[in-house]
Amino acid sequence: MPVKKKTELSERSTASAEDVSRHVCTRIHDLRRQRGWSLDVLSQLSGVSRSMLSQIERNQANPTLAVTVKIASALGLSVAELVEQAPTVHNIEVIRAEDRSHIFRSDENCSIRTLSPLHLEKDVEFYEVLINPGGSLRSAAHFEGTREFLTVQKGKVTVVSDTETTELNRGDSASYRADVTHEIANSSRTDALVFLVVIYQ
Amino acid sequence: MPVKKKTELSERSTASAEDVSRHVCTRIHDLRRQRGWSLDVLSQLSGVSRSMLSQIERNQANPTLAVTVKIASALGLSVAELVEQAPTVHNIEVIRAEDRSHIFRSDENCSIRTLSPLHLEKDVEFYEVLINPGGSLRSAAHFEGTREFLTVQKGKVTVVSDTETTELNRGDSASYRADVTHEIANSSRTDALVFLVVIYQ
DNA sequence: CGAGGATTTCCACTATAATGGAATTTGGTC
DNA sequence: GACCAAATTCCATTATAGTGGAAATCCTCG
Repeated sequence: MPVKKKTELSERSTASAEDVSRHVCTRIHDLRRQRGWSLDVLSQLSGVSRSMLSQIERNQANPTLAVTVKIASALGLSVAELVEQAPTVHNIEVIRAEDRSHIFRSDENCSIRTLSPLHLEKDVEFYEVLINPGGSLRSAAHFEGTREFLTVQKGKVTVVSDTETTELNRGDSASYRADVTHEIANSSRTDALVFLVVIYQ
Repeated sequence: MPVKKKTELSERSTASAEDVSRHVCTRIHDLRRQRGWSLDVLSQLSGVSRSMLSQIERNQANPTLAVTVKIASALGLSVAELVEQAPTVHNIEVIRAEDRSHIFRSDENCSIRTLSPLHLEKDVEFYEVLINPGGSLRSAAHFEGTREFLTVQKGKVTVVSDTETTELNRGDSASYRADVTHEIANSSRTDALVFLVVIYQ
């Protein structure tokens, strides 16, 4: 097997490898912030120290594979999903149906995926919400002036905003104040699939 | 956000994280051996030292993410593909069409994928071979007694075994001695797709 | 079986990942 | 602006990832 000169190769691949590594570490920061977690929360969920996480996120340290696995796991992702690069900015940004790295929150009866690029400090977010039969998504009041828009793609849901309630069937849409306690409940026997837009301010 | 007790969590996720990490490292060993590379070759291709590679493959060290990227890159894989676990043994083992982690060898005119589980020390291997127009797969003599069986799924190929030559069209199959120099050449204008079984001894 | 080359492992050393706790910064409230 | 609590960063220390070269092991061939 012909092998190229060591210096060339190691220099080239070193630079590239570090770029990938750096990108992953920055991504950890974004994913943590997106979930609204402090370093301390991620530390406790992952078993990696606050300080190490801080250094990793600022690209002052290069996590071992084991630590990378711990962090990915705490974020609810496989390493593959964490490392899969959504790299340079494109005209068109695609999120594949099977891409789980955009899962925002997930529990036994409700799973939320961001469909808008997850750059923070934006005043609008687009989500896909999947709710099991009987499940619901309860939210405390968001910032003053926040509104939510939703459309029901599958199943039947009950929306509550403060003291008002309405029933939505497949194809129905609604918008409501989200700066009060509000809830989206699946009132059907099947899974409910809802697309949700949140607008802040 | 409710957070479980630190000790429980870190213990559980530590064990699991190390399992994943260990599995990846063992996999590096398998993939290297499968390509017939020595530690030195992989070292030069990746820019990671022989010693480190040796330790990693024997699970005596835990590579950093940057080093993992270097190794994956040298093996022609993305980190995602390297880490994607083909874990515990199942009754049915599946290799998806798009799974590039089973690529055995690839150059500008020929790409070889293993279709049999890549446990070494077996006496039979199953490959998918894709040859560009005008390309060919030349092989030196294998072990005494080795034979190859192939079937042409697409295109037209010329098979040479030592001094004999034959022309195969789509749907044709052939078997021939592989313990002499032999060659599979694409003699058509389109890509040729060949399935190949190699039997040692 | 012994010699010689290739491959792998061992060893001493250096660089840095990882930790815990203290110091600093940040953000919100009076 | 001063104060407080939460979050993040800094710092000293320990554990270990990573390196180069020497020793050991493995093959192959006469």
